[in-house]
Amino acid sequence: MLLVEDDPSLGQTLLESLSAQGFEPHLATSAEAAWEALWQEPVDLIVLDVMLPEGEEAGFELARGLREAGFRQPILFLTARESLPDRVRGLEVGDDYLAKPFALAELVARLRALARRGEVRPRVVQAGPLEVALEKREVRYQGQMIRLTAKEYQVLELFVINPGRIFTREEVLERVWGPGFESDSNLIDVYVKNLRKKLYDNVIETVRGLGYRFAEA
Amino acid sequence: MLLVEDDPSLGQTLLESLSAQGFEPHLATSAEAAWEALWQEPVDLIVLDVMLPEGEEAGFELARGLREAGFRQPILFLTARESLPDRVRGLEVGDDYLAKPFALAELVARLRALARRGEVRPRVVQAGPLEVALEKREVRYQGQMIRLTAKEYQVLELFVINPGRIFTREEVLERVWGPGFESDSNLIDVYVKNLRKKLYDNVIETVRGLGYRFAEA
DNA sequence: AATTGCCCTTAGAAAGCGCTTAGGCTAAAG
DNA sequence: CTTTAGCCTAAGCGCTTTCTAAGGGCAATT
Repeated sequence: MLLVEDDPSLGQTLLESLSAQGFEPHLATSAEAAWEALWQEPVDLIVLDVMLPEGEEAGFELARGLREAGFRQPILFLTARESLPDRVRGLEVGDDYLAKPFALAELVARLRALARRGEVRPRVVQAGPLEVALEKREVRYQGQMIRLTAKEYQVLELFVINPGRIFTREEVLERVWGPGFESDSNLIDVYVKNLRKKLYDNVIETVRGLGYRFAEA
Repeated sequence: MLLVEDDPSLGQTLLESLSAQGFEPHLATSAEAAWEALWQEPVDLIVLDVMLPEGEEAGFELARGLREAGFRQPILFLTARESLPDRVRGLEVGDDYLAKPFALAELVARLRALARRGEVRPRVVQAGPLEVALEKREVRYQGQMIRLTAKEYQVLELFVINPGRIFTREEVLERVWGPGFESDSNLIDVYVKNLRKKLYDNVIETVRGLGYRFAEA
């Protein structure tokens, strides 16, 4: 999710609140910054302040530009202006409209409604010849499907979602098997071994004395 | 478009105005009438008054019932109540919310936004030799009609409408049998088995440890 | 070079999970 | 009233997954 808001304090508040609600917001403080952010990575949903440093109605213009460029994901406008023509305009260019001041609960509810409706782009992580489709729980190696067991997949997913991060065996146990699971066997070693075998590759790197990590691209 | 509104004068006004704006509204004056109208012919969009002859919140209940029955098209609520909890609730069950009194221009703008976004659900889903006609509740395999029982059809429809998505047994129970249905038997397994037998094909894929899903094209 | 710890590998027991079949119960149809 | 069809439960089987344990190998340290 991309949040475009030039008021720093409001931006920061929203950033935190939306994170707490399970969104993954990125903050841009101008129309220009928003364009850049959109090049960086895919965005499924935009929350857009109408008034931006670029001008009184820069938000509307940004949205129009995005639509022309082929952007199809939902856009919700935030604005202080509540006149009818403004509201109609917001709904024509974007998908929803919310006037300041607003209750956080309503913003969240509207965003959920949009996200539910809008096709959420399936997340796929790629690392060399390895592709992991998170929603489908599918793993491919050079395009070919790899069959993993439930636990194998969970372990791989943990590493793939956190590339470069080192996990101790205890951490893996806790996050995949859940807290309260006790084992003094070499369970994780065995799973890593099986994954390496199935994935033809040492995508999972050993950090001697510490644990394992997923090698970055 | 289906318009559910019990106030005759408002209903008539809206009927005319919306027709003039290019919609094709049908009017139902109660929740019951709405159910009937939905059986008559496909509906792409519903405008729903919250307060109906059936009760203070009959609109919310109708919407929930529709969603449970698999209705996926956008729903916009109309209501006199404007408290925050009501608004949030409206957005959770439906897709948009408008408080009376409202300007016609805003209603039209919101409806346009919904209609633009609302992918019209396909009336017929095809997957290989299998065809499912959602309105008629008919299933064909290589053009030949397959007789399914009511529950069998509901289970199949759930999968077919959400291709690729994995459903746990609990989710299937909740969405087909309704919440509050308890069973620790292997009911879903049995239904999947019967469907597979009738459809000569493993259109329903097992995801071991999780549930089932409809194989994508 | 020997030692010590850490990691890898393998094999097998135990449990879990899904598939299948059979049968009882209820409601509708004849 | 009898028969049929649909819905649900339960139990057995076979395969897969999961986990443990033991031994061998490799790397760092002494």
